[in-house]
Amino acid sequence: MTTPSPDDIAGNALLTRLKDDDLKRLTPHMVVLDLKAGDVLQHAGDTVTDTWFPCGSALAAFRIWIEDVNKGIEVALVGREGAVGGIVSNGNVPAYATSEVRAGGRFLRVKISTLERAKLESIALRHWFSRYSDCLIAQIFQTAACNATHNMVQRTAKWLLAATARTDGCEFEMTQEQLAEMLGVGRTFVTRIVSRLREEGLIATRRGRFIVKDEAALRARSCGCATAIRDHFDAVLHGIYPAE
Amino acid sequence: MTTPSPDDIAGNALLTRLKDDDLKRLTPHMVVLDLKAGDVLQHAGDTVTDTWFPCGSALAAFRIWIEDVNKGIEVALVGREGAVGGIVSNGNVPAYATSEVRAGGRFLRVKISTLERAKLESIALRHWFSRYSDCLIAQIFQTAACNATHNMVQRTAKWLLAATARTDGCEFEMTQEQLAEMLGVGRTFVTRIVSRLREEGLIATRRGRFIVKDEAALRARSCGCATAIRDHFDAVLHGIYPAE
DNA sequence: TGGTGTCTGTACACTTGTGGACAAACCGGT
DNA sequence: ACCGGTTTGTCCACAAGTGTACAGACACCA
Repeated sequence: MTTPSPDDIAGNALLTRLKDDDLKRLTPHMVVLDLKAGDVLQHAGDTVTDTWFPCGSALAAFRIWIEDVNKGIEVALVGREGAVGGIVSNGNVPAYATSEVRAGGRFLRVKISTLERAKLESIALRHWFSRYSDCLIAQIFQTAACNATHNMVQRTAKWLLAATARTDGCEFEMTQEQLAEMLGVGRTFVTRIVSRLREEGLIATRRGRFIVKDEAALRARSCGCATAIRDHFDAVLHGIYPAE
Repeated sequence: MTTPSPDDIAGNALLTRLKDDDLKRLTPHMVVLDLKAGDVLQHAGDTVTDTWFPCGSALAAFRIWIEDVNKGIEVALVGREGAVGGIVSNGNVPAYATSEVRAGGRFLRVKISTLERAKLESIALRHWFSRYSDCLIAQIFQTAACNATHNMVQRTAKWLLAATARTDGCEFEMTQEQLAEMLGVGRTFVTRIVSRLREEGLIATRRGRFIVKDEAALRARSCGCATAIRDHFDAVLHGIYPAE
């Protein structure tokens, strides 16, 4: 039940946006958690009661479970630019998506009731959170359209870009099997795509690990979706989207 | 600049949720519009200043423009169960999606500033709108995952179900060309799928028109996504989703 | 009634993605 | 250095979706 340090707060760009007096409405009620990849923040169907802020290179993901194929498709990534939990609904409803940790690290957790009280008291706080929720919905909009149009090479490249943008460095843990499930395609097909990207020198791989070697070329190989999302973040929350 | 009649209000299920005193905060500022299919409510990039409530069998859609293929993919349908414009963001940001009229009919328009003032004054109003925005995001979540996993027969069936659910009767205007663009696939492929559904007796078609003949069978042919979305509406906004 | 433009149907050659089977490579533990 | 489980690579037959070209059908208008 430790209170977050100034460094923890600085690790999340949305919190960093807040003025000190708004921050003081939240930080005394925050819990610091160190979570690892695969930990579940909230299960679909559970009532939403908390909000989590990923710090540093911690990374969360929303997944939608598709019954008939027994796969959980990843629909959005949330890193240090944002937060997870009740962002749109303000809580007290069943979570539609499962949110889980994709890259382990530090998370700050606060009760939605605390956040809601703070939003009622502060226009600025309300302002930033509603702007962030607009960016979150933009990301999901774009993903929905992207999934309907772009091929797997483009979408794989896009996923790698989105993931590296939100972590420090250009390397992260992930098996091809996991990546395939995120994207909703067969593992062998992902292997074929990854081999191709590696042959082209855009990425390198180790067992259970990806390394982005040439981010510009990877962006050229991907669809414009990652860039479109980043541009909306810039328009609405100038400078919040992590550099790549 | 006519004020909406009680019948107009009754035509939208979200407004019908509101108590009289909450409704009175909005109706005096509402504009009644009769729009036709293809009319644009807001262009992507324009600042969001208004909210529209579809009435009766009027139907709006969010579309995301994908540059590299020159197609506008449809990401969500909004009928009399909801509203379009600043639902999530509370306005004053550039719209990420274009919203346009898919089935002509009556719309009620109100300034976001009016809606925001009313939300500050009334807990109940805030409650219903944040619950509705949760349902809207659920719909987009599901669409994103659906587009990544389900085949075109299933998605076409799902689209037909979602459209008929929100209109009176089981018939609506739409060319196969338009449907193909909504879904982001080639026209000839849609024709093949439509022919199949027709041979199976699930639908009938006329030039520029679809008629659902056997809704239960169409649901069986579609993926579970339409049903999953409806269930979330029921859980969060009990009874708001239109009957089929 | 015939003409016109839009909408729909069909054929075809091609690319993308699927799913199972199995071999090879990796890496941590002892 | 070897073992064993996980991860990755490759092959293959098949299904799904693409895009062009062109023919036919429909609705409307004159």
